[in-house]
Amino acid sequence: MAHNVQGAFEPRKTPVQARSAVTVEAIFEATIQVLLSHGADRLTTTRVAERAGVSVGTLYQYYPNKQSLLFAVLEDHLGKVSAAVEVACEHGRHKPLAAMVKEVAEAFVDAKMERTDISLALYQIAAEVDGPALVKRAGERSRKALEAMLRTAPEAVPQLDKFATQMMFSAMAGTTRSVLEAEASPAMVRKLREHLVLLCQSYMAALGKPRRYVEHAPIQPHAATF
Amino acid sequence: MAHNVQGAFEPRKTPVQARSAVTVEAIFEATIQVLLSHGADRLTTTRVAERAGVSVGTLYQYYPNKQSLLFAVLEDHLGKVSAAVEVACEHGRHKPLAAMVKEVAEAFVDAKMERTDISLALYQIAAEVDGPALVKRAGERSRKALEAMLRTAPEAVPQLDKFATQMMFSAMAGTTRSVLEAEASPAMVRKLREHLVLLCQSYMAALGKPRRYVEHAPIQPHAATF
DNA sequence: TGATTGTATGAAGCTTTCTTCAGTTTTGGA
DNA sequence: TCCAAAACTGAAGAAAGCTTCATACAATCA
Repeated sequence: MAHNVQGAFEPRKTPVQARSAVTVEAIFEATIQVLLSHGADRLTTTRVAERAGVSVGTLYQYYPNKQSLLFAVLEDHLGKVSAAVEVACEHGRHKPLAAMVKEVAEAFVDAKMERTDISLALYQIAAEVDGPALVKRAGERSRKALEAMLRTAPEAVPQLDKFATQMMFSAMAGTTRSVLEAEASPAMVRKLREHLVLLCQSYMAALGKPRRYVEHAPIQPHAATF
Repeated sequence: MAHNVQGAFEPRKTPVQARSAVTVEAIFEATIQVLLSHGADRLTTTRVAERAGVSVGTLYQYYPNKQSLLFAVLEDHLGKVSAAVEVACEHGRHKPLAAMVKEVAEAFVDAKMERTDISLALYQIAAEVDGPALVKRAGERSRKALEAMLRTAPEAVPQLDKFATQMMFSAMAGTTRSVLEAEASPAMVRKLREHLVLLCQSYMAALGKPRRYVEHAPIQPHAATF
């Protein structure tokens, strides 16, 4: 049969003929476009179908419900980015620390910027149901690759642990998002690449040092809650 | 009259008596709770009212529509965080660069962690209609304060500009979010504070150096798109 | 106390959206 | 050419949510 074992999120039917593959692709793209032009809360299955040039019924032939549609788009994107990071991490093994970091940071930015429309559209649904879970899983995947790579560095990084790599990865994600949401010009993106490399490199270097960076500054009593 | 000039988002009516002030507060809190327990897409005005212990009608007496409710909660939180950053920036002026950065980074984390429930709940609506605009404005407010403070540093930071401060701020936001979404334990939060200071300090220090950090690493040909 | 203004109620109208399914069209192999 | 499987259609059922408003209760003050 053409049915998958469906966890209520898997595609209902797998395309067999060529035309349906085209249809599925069209629905996929339409989802992103509707997300961008109308926003997540005004994305309806009918609108997506309309934009894709098919009827709603067709959409439901491949996606059991609206959620699964968004789920699929998000999963696809996260998968691609994670893969890019993993490849970069593989590629960076055993190089000098600075080179490693450069490799990964640039790969990350490039992966995110390849389809800025998709990246931007997905921020909207990353916070919705099941979004956070997916994002978390993808982040963990990248984080592991990152940590594994960093452990092969010739330089010793005593404070390198799960938390530190998490830190670095979330800094990459955060800064990239910020630039994306500012409607980044190509010049901006270039600058992001540079500065992100700098940021991560200097953080790693700082972790390499035995103790904290600056403690000699006068300790300030400061309001803990405000 | 008790009506504001309403841009369709401002509260409809301003509480006069004490009991209505209580009501408004209850609705406000209920919004956050529903957001956390049911998610943004299953947040309904009826549910919020129910949780607040009032009727829907009452809710609509103070908020012209559902949007304005979410808007208000988001705006309040962003305002508090921005204010905390501004205070820290004021407080940090003319201190050594490292001390400044420490001041601000810690203030940011503290502000975000004061009500983790609110911070977490709001990530869901920050991506919805008008959310990004609000977030952007708040971010810009913090960024300006940050840049102004940094310009009073005794150390020269040649590369300090709008972009660099943006970079630093989004790194703060990104890492903090990551920790929040990982259901941070107090220990984690402490570590975040430490590492965020480290991250920002080392970035600033790196910006202070005349040229890029490490260029002597062999230049890798690397796939630009994957 | 009586009048006025403030506050609360919640059933019901209206709209929007999701999803189905009976029927039609298209495809590709026999 | 013919037909079974694959794709597609879109009207309509069903559910859910937003918002209003006529009504009722509460507070304040002359």
